[in-house]
Order: sequence, then structure tokens, then C-alpha cells
Amino acid sequence: MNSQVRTRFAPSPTGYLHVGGARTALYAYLFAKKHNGQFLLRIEDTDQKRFVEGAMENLMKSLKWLGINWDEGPDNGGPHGPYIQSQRNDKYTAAVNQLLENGYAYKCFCTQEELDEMRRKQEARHEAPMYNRKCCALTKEEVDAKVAAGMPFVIRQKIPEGMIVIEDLIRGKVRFDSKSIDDQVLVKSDGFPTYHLANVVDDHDMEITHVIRGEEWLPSTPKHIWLYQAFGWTPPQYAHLSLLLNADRSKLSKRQGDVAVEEYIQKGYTQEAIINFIAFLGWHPGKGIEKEIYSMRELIEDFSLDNVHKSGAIFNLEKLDWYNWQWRRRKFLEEVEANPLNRKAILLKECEEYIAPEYKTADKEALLDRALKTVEEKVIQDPKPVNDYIKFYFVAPQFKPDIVYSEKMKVEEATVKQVIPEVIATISELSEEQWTEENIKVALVGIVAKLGLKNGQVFWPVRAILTGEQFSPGVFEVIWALGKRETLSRLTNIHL
RNA sequence: GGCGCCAUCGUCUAAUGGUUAGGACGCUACCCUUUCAAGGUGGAAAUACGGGUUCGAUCCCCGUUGGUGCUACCA
Repeated sequence: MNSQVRTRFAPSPTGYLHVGGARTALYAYLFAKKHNGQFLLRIEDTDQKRFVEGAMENLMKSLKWLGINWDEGPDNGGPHGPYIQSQRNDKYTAAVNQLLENGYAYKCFCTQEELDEMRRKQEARHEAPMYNRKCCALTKEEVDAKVAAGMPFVIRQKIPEGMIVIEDLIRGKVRFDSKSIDDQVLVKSDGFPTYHLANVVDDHDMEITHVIRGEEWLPSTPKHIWLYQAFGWTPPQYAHLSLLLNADRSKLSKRQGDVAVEEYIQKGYTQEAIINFIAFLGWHPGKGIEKEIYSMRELIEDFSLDNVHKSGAIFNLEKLDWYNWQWRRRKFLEEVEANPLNRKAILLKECEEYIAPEYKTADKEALLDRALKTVEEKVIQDPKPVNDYIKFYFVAPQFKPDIVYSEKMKVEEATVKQVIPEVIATISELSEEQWTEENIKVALVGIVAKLGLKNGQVFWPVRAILTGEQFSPGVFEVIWALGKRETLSRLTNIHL
């Protein structure tokens, strides 16, 4: 035994990596790395009914993408393998036999119907639904006879009497009375262990020193401690994390938005932003520190369980958006700084998926160059993905009344009907040699003066029609980049 | 119902016996830019309630209320 810190993330593979799970994994990872320890990944797949094809691979992919890497796990192995519970059944069988021999567990032959009936009666009497220990009273001969007769059974933990106090790293002392704790099923009738048994056996075997897990496990922690005692093992330290919440403060659920990390990946959020965001959902560097942008390296440096919050945090997307653009800008600037001559290539990489292949050919190169030029500043200024800033150059947008007509800018339908023909006429007069941003600006300002309108009443609708976007590069640069022909075509094709 | 956990701006949070209760997101006003965004300077916005302890409670204790988790042969 060594004193090295070892933590683990132990998800059950039911499909995807939940953002709440990602946060739990992150905290366990940060804690281990902060103390130069190890972080392990273990798959808890003892419930055969919930098996989902490919879920484990999916989970590992998301975790890796986030930069949460494990020192030991199903794919890279380690000294305490296998790291998949369904492959460790012999260990659980050996452990539970030891419990049976020493009287810490017993076989239970009660059927589902009997249990249901018992609970119904208990509830009718307003009692806590708990197993009545009927089978605990069976003699060894009775048990052997039932087993010999082929009766199915489960193995239950015999909960001892008395109070138990658990020392939680986040919550302090938490007391439980064993009277309120049920004789937990340890091994199901299909021979597989439940979470409680497998978890304790594995954490001990894998030499886990700190169990960092969700708050939903707090009520069953006494069962786990008693199991350690029954085995004669030293329990690990516990840290129960609060839950992530929906906007209405209920437990974060699929119903009210995206909960899978992969969905955020698909939406274009950066790895750094997601990590930074979930790290701050329930943790803070403390000491009055006001810095909020933290890289993984910095998080490891400053992480401490002492500064983890007890209350649940709402998963607030607006802040994620802000983190995302902070990180996008930071990464873009770093990349450009490292390689200033390659600015165009970096932009191109950012825009790649929105640029149709035909624009990468020589004859379209000019438009692409101009488009990239107008978009350049935006990349480091705006929270939106750069894609949204460039795709309109290559696909003519729909006319969007919601955007074109703006109360704030004092742009109404009548304004647009008045302005657009003027713009078409004026732009048409500009020759090839006159096609500069400056001249376009002069032309539009001329229209403002001529019609006696405010700048925004002319600039806003033109830009909105040309781009179809609420936010975009400036109207002069857009017209310039699009070119005379495309500009006129877009302005002419709208039907007011 | 029983048991457990939690409680500072709308949200994420800082401060902890003595502060004009601080920051960030969002919202908002103005400035900048002859448009939007971005940027700059301001603004509105919180200690759930009731009792204690104390010279003094956001902070410590008790209760109430509210929220939430568990109460499976799920994890």
C-alpha cells in the first residue's frame, strides 16, 4: 500500500457522457493530478438489462476529447484490471462468500410478489418500506434445502444496528441511523453484483483513496462503509458533489436541453470552454480571486475540494457561450501569433466546412480572399463561430423579415421599399475601377442624405438583406467583397 | 410518508462576526464606430423567513419555509 492519491470515475455505460458526469470526472481528475496521483476509469456495467452497444466507446471518446485522461482503464489496462465490472465477477463472488461465511450477509428467497406485497402493507401503515428480514431467520439446513431445490435467491447485506457518522470532505459529518437503512441486495438472482458490492470491492482492489462522486450516493454511503468494515478493509475518503440542475432547479435532465457532452462538441464549443465552464459550476479558486479564465493546467494547479460548493448549480448556457468565445479568441490569437504568415490558412481551417468545394478552385479564389479579409476582425471580436460569419458569402440568404425590419433601428417595410431601389441605382453606377470600400461608403452616405434618413435606416436593411444575419461584417466591406454583380442580384431578388 | 442534503443579485459565485455585501454572465444607459457586433464608462439587481447567542450577525445555534436527492434484484 502506498499513500498516493488515487481517484476514479465509474460511469455505467448507458449511452453517452452526461455533462454532470463530465464534471464529476473532471473534479476527480483535477484532485488526483493536483496531488500527483492517479485517475482511473472503470466501467460499471453490472446491470445487464441496461447494456447499450457502443456506449463505453462513446464515453471514452468524449472524455478524451475533454482532455480528461485516465492512467488506468479498460483500453490501456493497469495493475488492477480488468476495468470492466462484468469481467470481474469471480472477485465479487469470492468477496460475497466471505461475507456469507462471517454472517454479514444472507441468502433471500423472497419473490418479487412477496416483496411488493410487504411494501404495500408497510406503506399503508406509513412505515418506511424495508425488507422484513424474513429469510435472515432461516437455518442453514433450510437455506441449503431451498438452494438444492433450485429456488432462485439474492444475497442481502445484513445491516448492523446503531448510528453511523460519515466524514464527507465537502459536507463534513453526516449522521445516519441504521434503522432507516434497508438490507441491501448485494448479488442479484442473475448472479451479478449490485453497484454497492461491486463498487466497494473494486475501489478496495484498485486502491482508491478518495471517492469523488455525485450527491445521489450520499444516502447509501453507510452501506458501503459497513461493507468495508465487514471485509475488514479501511474505507476511502468520500466527497459527495452537488448535482447539476435544470433552470427550474430539478436534476439536470434530457427533457430540458442537451445533457450529452457530444452534443456540445457538435455545436462547436471548444474543449477548453466546456472544461472551464463545468469546473466553475460548483467550484471557485477562493481567496477572493476574480480570475475566471482557467486552462486545464491552471485548474490542476489551483483545484481544491475545500472550495467545492455544497449547493447545486444550474447549467446556464449563456455563460458557456461567453466562455466559448473567450477561448476561441484566445486560441485564434495564439495561433496567429505563433505563425503570423499563415493567417489565411488558419481562417480557412475555421471556415472549412462552410465553404463549398467549388470556391476552393482558382476562379473563386478572389471572392474567398475578399470574404476572408472581411471576416478576419470578427473572428477575434465576436462570440459566434466564424462559420456563421462567412457562409452567407457563398450561399445567398433567404429574406428574413424578423431581422430586416427592426424597431430599434427604425426600419419598417416602407423604409426598405424606399431605400433598396436607391441603393440598387447607386451601386449600378459604380464602375470596376471605382469598386472600393471607400466609394461604396460614399455612395450609401449619399443616399442617407438624399432621403433624409438616419445612417442605420439605410445600412441596417442593406446589410440584413445581403447577409441574412443579425451580426456580420460591416455593410461596406460586405458589398465590396460580394462584388457588384452578386450585390445587385441579392438586392433585386427580394420581394417586398 | 421516512431519511439525508442544500439555501448571497435572474444565473455562476466572493466575503465570513464589524465591507457602501465584491466579481462574472445576462439585462440596461451613455461613449466610440457615420449601421449591427466588438470595445470603453456607468446603472438596476441578492444575504428566504422567524427566533436566539453577541456590543454587533450574510456569517454561529435552533425552528419554519422552500428546493432537491435517496427510499429497486438501476446506477
